[in-house]
Amino acid sequence: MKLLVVDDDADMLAVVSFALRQASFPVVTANSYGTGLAAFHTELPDLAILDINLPGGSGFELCGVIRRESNAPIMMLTARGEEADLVRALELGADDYLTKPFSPRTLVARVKALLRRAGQEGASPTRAGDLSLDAELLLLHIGEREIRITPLESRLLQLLLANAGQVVHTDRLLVHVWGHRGGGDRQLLKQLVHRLRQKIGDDPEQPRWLGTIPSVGYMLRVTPQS
Amino acid sequence: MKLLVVDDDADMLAVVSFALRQASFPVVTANSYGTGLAAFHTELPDLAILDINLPGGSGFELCGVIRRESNAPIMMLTARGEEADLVRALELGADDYLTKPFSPRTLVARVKALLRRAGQEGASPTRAGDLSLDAELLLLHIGEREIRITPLESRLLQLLLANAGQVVHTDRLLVHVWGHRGGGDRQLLKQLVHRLRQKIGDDPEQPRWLGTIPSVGYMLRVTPQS
DNA sequence: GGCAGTCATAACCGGATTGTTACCAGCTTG
DNA sequence: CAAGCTGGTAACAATCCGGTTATGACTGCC
Repeated sequence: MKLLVVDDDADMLAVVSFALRQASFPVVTANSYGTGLAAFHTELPDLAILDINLPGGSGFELCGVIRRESNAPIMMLTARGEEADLVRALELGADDYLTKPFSPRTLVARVKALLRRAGQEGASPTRAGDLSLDAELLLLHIGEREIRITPLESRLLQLLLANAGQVVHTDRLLVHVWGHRGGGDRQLLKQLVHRLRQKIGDDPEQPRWLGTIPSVGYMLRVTPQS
Repeated sequence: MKLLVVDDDADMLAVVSFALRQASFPVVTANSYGTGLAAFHTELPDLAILDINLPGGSGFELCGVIRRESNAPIMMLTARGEEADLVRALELGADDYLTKPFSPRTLVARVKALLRRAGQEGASPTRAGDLSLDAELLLLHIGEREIRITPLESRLLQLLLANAGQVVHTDRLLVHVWGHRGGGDRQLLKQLVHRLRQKIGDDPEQPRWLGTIPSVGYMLRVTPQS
C-alpha cells in the first residue's frame, strides 16, 4: 500500500503528505510531470494524487499516461471554478477530484473510499514487465501464455508485482501471504516459490522472473535477464 | 444497466433522472427510505444515487444497508456545508458525492466514472449471448429452447447475467440469492448450480455457459466456447 | 391422503491445494 | 574440516473444494 502525490507547490505537497502519513499511508512525492511519471514507474503506488498544473506537462497528460499503464485510482487536485476541466479529467480516466482548499479529513476519507473500491474489485490486473496478474480470476499472463494460479500464489505475486524490481524481504512475504508473523514458516515460502517457478517454467539458477536474494528474500525481475 | 435515484424532493428527482436519461441510462426512482430500499431489492440497479434527507430514515442508513448487500457504487447528494456528514457517508461505504447545486454534466460524468470503475458498463441485466432471462415468468431462453426455472435459479441467473463475462464471487452470489452474509452455506450454492446445469444441459468439465473458477466463484460465459 | 415441485442437509468421491517432513548441495564461519 | 546456515527438491499427508447422489421437509395442488 503506497500513495504517490505530485504537486509543484511545496506547501501543498507538505500538507497533503502530512495528512496522509497521519492516516498511516506510506507516501511518495514528486514535484513535476517528469519526476511524477518516473516515481510512478519505480514506486508502483496504489493510488496517485495529481495536481493539474505541473511543470513539464499538465496533470491531465500525466493522468492519461498513468491510466493507460495502470488501473490505480487517480485523484486530481484543482483550483475552484474549472468544472469543464474536471469533466475532461474524469473522461481521461481520473476517478475523483478535490477542489482547493479542502480539509485534510476530507482528503483522507476520499482516498480511503477510492482504495476500498479499487481493492474490492481486484478486477484490475496489476502488471510489471511481461507479467500481468488478475488476482480475482487467479490468472497470470506471461506474454502470450495464460496460466492458472492458486490463491496463495496470487497473494505472493501480488506483493512481488507491487514491488517489482525491488527485493521483498522474506518476513514481509510471509506476513502478506499467510498473515502470521515470525519465522519458522520459511519452508512454506520455499514450497510456494518452488511450485510457482515450476508452473511458469523458471529456472532458479538463471531466473527469468523470480530471483532469489540469499538470506534476504525474493525479487521479481522486470528487465529481461541479460 | 440501470440506475436508482432516491430523493424526496420531486424537482430534484426530475432534474437528475432527466439528465441521466438524456445520457441514455435507464432510471428507477423512489422518494423515501422504504421505497428506496425496496426498489433496490427488486430492481437490482448497477448504481444508486441517494439524497441524505429522506422520509423514513436517513440516506446514511440506506447507504449502509445497501453497501452491506451489494457492491454497486453509491453516490450521495447533499446540500452545502455538511462536510462532516460526507466523511461519515464515505466511511459507510459511499463511493462519491455531489453538493447541490451541481451541473447535470458533472453528474453524468461522475456517474460514468463510477460505473467504469465498477467495470459494469455495457452489461445488460437480462440477456447475454444466447441466454435471455424472464425473471417474472421464471423462463430462461437459450436460443430456441425455453426452460422453466425456479425462483432461486432465477435470482442466481440474474446476478450472473448482470455480470456476464465476469467472475462473480461466491459470497456475492450467496448474499444475492439467499441474503445471508458470510460463508458456511456454499453447499446451497453447489446444489443450485448443479440443478441449473442439469436443467440447461451444461457439462461442468467443458461448460458452455456456467463456468467454475475454483476458489473464487462462477462466471457466465458469453463467447461460445471454442 | 397422494403427488409433484422446490429446497435444505448430509454424505461421498476425486482432484486440487496446501502443510509437513526429509534430504541434498552450497556457502559461511569458527 | 565440522557445524550451522541457506535454498532447492522431492515425497507424502492433511485439508479444501467442487461435483454428485441421496434423503427428508415443506409447499401447493389434485
